[in-house]
Amino acid sequence: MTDASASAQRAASAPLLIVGGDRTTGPSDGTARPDEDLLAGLNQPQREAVTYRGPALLIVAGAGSGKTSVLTRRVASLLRTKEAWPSQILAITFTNKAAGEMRERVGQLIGDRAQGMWISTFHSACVRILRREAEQFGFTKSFTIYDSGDTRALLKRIVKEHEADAYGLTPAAAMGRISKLKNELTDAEGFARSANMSDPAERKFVDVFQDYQRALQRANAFDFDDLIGQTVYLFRAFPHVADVYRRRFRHILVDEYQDTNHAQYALIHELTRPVGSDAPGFSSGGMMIFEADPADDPEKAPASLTVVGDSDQSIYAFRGADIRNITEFERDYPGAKVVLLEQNYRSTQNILGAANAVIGHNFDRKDKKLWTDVGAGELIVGFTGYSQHDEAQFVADEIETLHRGGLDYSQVAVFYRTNSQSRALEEIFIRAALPYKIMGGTKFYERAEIKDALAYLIAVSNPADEMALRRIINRPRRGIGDVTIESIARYAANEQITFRDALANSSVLGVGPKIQAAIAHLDAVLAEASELMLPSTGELAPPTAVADGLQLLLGKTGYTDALRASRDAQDEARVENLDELVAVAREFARNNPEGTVIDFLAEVQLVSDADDLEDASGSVSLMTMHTAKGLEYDAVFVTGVEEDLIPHRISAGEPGGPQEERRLFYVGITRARKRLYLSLAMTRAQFGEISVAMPSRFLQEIPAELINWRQSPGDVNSRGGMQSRALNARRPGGGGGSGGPGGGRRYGDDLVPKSTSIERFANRIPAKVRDNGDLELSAGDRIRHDDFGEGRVDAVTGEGAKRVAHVRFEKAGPKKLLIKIAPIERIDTP
DNA sequence: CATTTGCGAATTTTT
DNA sequence: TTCGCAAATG
Repeated sequence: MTDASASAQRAASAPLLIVGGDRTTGPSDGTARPDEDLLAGLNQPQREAVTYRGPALLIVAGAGSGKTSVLTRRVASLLRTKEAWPSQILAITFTNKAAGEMRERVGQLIGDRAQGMWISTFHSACVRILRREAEQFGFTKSFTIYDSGDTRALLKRIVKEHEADAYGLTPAAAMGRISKLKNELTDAEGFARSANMSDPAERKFVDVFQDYQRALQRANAFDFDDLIGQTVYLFRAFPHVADVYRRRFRHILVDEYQDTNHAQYALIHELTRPVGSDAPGFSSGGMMIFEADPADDPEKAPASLTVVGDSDQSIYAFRGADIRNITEFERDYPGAKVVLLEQNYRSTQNILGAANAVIGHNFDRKDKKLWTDVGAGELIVGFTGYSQHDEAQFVADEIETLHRGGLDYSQVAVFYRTNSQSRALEEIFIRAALPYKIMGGTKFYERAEIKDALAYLIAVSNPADEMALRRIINRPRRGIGDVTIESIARYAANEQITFRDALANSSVLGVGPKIQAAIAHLDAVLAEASELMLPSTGELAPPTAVADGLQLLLGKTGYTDALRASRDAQDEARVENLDELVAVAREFARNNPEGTVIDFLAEVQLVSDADDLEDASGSVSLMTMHTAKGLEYDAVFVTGVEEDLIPHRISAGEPGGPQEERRLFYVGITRARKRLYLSLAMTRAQFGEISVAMPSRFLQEIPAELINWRQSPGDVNSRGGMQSRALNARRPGGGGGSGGPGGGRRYGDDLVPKSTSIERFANRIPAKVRDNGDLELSAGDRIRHDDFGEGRVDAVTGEGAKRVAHVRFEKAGPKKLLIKIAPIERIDTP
């Protein structure tokens, strides 16, 4: 094996492919490459992306261009040819799901040898590194990770202490600014130096930032951003530590490179320096010092770097992703090879045509056109609902039709811009008995009871973490309120001991006997759990320790009992969730016999979504367009294609906002393999208010001939145009479209040629909206609605343009209608 | 200290 | 509509 090892070392820096013998597959007649089978079915650029060897490679991978396949085969090829050991490979993905998928696919290609690679997210990789090196800079191995909820809670307290609210500094605002700064690798001290200290608000912010950072340090905790930022700091401050990893990782691959922020970029940059090089800014001279000639010494050559990305799919600028990381890759890595993957293997030409047209409206982008050879396929279907429920009904009906046509529910997805839009869809789906699953909604690990349970585990594993203790000290209710908590905190501060140790000395706090007993009991349970999970005797905790300890904590503290005793229906579900968590812990023990509480917590805190693990088999998937990235479905519904939603209203103010929204829409439509539906509603209820919605500008950017409007915005807006789907499901259109070419004509059946409906809407947003502004309705009036038939007005609420009639229809039941634009007329008044 | 009530505010995307 | 917070009450 030593010769193979040497060959791997050599190959890592060699520009040419070294063809080695392979005992497992293929003939060894000297002509066949050992990785030939890995290239099967790949096009030329894809092959190049798999086989190119050199210091830096950028794969520009358009949507659906087989990116994952190329990436996994590249890794497999490195291993198969023995150019690298698994342990020399670091592959970074954006999500845990992507990491798992990649691991599995590499495993399929080359089998067990895939073990030992680091395939993980930025965050998990950094946790692994930090865990090993924590002692280098004032943390311990048992540090905990603060997610955004924890961060918010901590900042809330600090902001309050500083009364920074008075300066307009809310916890949310502080959180956003701190995160941004950390993503730019600016720490509290660095910011303080450059801040304008004559501004009192700025001074407050500096105080909050510094306090926050001190609190993290005291709690032996890292927030999400610190995981990356502190690793970079570690590498820069301790070059010998960095060298360990530079030596180890000879091949670094980064997926979704367009979504990396500056800190992540810097991390990769640190890892791809030549071994033994000092970091600029930390070496005394401040100069970059390279080895005389790294090529002389392959051991010290920088790792080879492969990044994959598509700037058109950059949708995370709002949280610091810097698109320049990919656009300027060639400048950052001179001599980098660039491979373009433009052939799309996913969608039909019609879908791609729409996608290309939309994204083409973004200026300052490298022109790139996806193409396919699978043919035009079906037209995109457009639909405009009268309300969001109407829209949802259309989606449900259409999914049923697809399903009857033989399409599995799991091959259908419904996308929306904001999570709140899922509600209307859910309501209709439940009524239609459509199996569905919401992806990435309220996350399992963000539920209160789960966070409580984890806080108990943290209280045991990281006694320095005061936040966790504060969280659980009165859950379940023990009669320990703010007053008591603060007196414990004060005592701990005075005595220079931790909050946890203060609990053990509750007798000196001078609180009532009942409360003191409660504190003592909690302390005892924590100590017992601690002994179980982290034995002080030095022997190893049994694999079942985590699950057992969790059960012990939840049982003996009375947590579960309190939930059971509650008559709140939700609390039953909470108990089930906790059982689920215990099951997760048992599963963890099976997979990691040596795993400790700390390992368990790290795993759990970095998995954002329990849904990641389950597949949505047999169900329609509902998710935001952000969540949709990287997925694909035979049929895709993009809903709520309205101004102020996509592009979202808030984006209008942000620089580059509208363009990012366009990319988001692009991501949404490029998920579709065969059928794409774009739908919108004319009215949308938001927090109890009904408002008028306008079609999104993005609709106009799609060539009209690509869309078959079942019901265009014109149909709904024009008087008498809105035909009921319930009465005539297949009618392609009704009345005239706002004076357009087809205006005024009526068609009664399916014989309407497609061109007519295009002509009628022609992707022009109708200038005129139906207006019943002058229609006065009062309780008792009888009205007729184009869709719902006849009914009686129960009440009228609201004012002006937002007057709403509450109508009880004979057939359709009670409805709320926006009088100004509803297709209604009065037929009788009492 | 806990619970209830009422009020006001705020609603994007997430590793 | 729903959530969080403050004040009032038990």
